[in-house]
Amino acid sequence: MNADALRGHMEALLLSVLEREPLHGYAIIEALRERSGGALDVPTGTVYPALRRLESAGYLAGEWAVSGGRKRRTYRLTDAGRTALAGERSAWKAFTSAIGSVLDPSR
Amino acid sequence: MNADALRGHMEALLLSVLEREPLHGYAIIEALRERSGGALDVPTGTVYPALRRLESAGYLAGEWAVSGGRKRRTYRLTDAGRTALAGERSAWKAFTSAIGSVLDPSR
DNA sequence: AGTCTACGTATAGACAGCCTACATATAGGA
DNA sequence: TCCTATATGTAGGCTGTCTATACGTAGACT
Repeated sequence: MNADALRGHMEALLLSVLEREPLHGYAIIEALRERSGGALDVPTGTVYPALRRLESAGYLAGEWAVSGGRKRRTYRLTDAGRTALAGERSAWKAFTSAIGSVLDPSR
Repeated sequence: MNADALRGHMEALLLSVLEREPLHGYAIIEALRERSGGALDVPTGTVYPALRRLESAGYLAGEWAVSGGRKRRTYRLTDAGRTALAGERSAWKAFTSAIGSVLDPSR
């Protein structure tokens, strides 16, 4: 997976993976890897800053917890985050449609 | 169309639009706009450097021509460019599949 | 003649997000 | 003790896209 290709889609991925249930950063990385069948292996240096950005934007709410002696920062989707996710999904459709219409070899 | 989203896909777009016939930069921009139904309106500051990159990589061959008193640099796809385009197409499929599998709300 | 728009190529510098590499720390098994 | 998995985070680099600008021709309109 080309690194540049992810640009601008990371936020949609994070919001989407948090739609079902709140997760902490490490679990989010695993969820992305599992859901994509191993194609998405996102480094921590990408995820943690992105989560902070989304929190600052009001799309996520983070909270510290302790589980088995380890500190975790668990993020949940806010209402604004849900709205943003819907927007990201339609943007994704428009994006793939636009690129696809050019890349399609049949035309 | 978010600018960051284009990152890493520009080269595929350029190669694809040149698959049928050689075109010059200005015509490429128009072709992208038309093929995408207006969704892709790429500025010259993006296209011209990208064309030079692809030429340097050996995927395009550029040639100066004069038409109606105007200088044009026409680019055609090389054999290596065709191979690269095929690779870009399969990369695009893998990319949309990976992102789609995460973004799909049904899972 | 002067102005405007479309055509056509190109560069400089700003911007931003993803990356690598590193730092820190606990738990548990070999 | 050492290694791996778990867990969060930052600093700095990289690079491709963008905005803004520059240059120039052709043709239409006033």
